Amino acid sequence: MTETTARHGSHPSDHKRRRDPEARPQQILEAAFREFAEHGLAGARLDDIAKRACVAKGTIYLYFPNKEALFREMVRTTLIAALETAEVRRSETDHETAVVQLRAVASGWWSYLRTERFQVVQRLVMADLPQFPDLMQFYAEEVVARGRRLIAGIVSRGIALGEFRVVDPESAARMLSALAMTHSQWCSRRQFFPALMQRTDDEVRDELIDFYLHALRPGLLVDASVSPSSTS
Amino acid sequence: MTETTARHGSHPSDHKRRRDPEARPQQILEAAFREFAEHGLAGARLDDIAKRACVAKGTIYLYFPNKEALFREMVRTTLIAALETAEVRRSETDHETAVVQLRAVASGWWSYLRTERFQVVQRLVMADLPQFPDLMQFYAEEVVARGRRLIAGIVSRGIALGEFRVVDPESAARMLSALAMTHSQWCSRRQFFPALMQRTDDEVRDELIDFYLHALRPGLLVDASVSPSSTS
DNA sequence: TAATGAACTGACTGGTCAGTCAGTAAAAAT
DNA sequence: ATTTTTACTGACTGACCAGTCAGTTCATTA
Repeated sequence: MTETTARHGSHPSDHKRRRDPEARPQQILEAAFREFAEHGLAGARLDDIAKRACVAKGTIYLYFPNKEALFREMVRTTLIAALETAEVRRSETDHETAVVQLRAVASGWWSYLRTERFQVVQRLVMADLPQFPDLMQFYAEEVVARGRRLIAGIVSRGIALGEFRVVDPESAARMLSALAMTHSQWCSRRQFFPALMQRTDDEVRDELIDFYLHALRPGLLVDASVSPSSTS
Repeated sequence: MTETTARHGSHPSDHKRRRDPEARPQQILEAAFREFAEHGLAGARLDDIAKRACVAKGTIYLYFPNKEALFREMVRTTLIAALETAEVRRSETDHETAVVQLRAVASGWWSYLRTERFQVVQRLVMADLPQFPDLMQFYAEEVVARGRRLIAGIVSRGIALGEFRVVDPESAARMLSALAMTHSQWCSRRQFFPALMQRTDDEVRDELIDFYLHALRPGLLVDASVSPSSTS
């Protein structure tokens, strides 16, 4: 017994232990985010997550029952954190034209889509989330549907104001989502898309919003004197 | 020795062995496709692939040096096979208006995007292809860029004919890709998108093409007598 | 009819890694 | 000063699975 005891004699460095137990889950979650982001659910090793969090592997199991639970919790908190980043200036711009408001909100949304956090989630959603239908549900409702409602509201207003042609607002919102989400992904893999190499994120955003606004222009412009498109 | 020999006495069933050695690689590749589709690169087990191909695990290694090579080859042949499905009636419709032609080609492209094969590749591209930059390259060039060139060509023609407003054709093609690819993905996960539940694939396709054509309408319609929009 | 070799088999090996647990360290309670 | 509690550690175990290889089967050749 004394023999076994001796083994655990010295700890390597100046680990200030028990610095703040409350901080541990966050710390582990953050490390997990990095590892899962790089290697996906199956590829990430708990040893690496522990190392990254400056914690022993056993410690992870004090806070999370298993790898899967850790993954779930990591996705959940990442989604929530990401949603907070996405806070949009809708109410601030409610006095503006729908076009201006849509530009403002779409820009905010675009910034969110361009964050690393969102891009990582996006990849995990595609790769590993089919195994977790409830998380998929959460994602679909809280991220996708939420953004869509926001846009749909503005489109409705634009239609009422005569700024946009009459379309199904839900459907129109879906179109913007599709344009923005896909372009954001492509921007993250610029190397493979020559055309995007010579455009900044902001240029891509403007290109995409302009295109979108064109699709929503009212059909018949009897007065041809001034075009309503406002690109400089 | 005789003892060890005895172990391998009987094979389970009426396996007609050596039915046609040339067919083996295809057979294995097909099984691999199924397993990789369901579980991704890391999650798929060689034992299961073997079982599915009605072949012993060792046999796989007669044709492919390792799991990774099998995966690579599977993706390669799937991409090629999928591309063949995508053969489009462009030349057949070269005498038509650009709008008609775009509708025809986009429909063909849409059918391709809706195949299971493409959807599977799509998932693998997101999940596992970052590990294989050369396959990613192949995908970007042969699938993405190819489709894009096709559309860009038609858009150019439409601009020349005055059917479309003046836009960057490459960029316009990218917009259609974005709309179509994303909507196809969402159609594959209909459960999570209430609005899509009550639409068929074809309806989604039409919605999307109509929206797209609106974005390409020439800017100023001085003659307001007849609207060019064709939604019923 | 026997010998040869191509096609195939599946038990086995070795490495990897999620999850465990006996033990340590420091703070709090007694 | 001693006990108890809380927070943490990291060596170890057992399952799993990619990859191997000794051995089997069958068609073809000699």
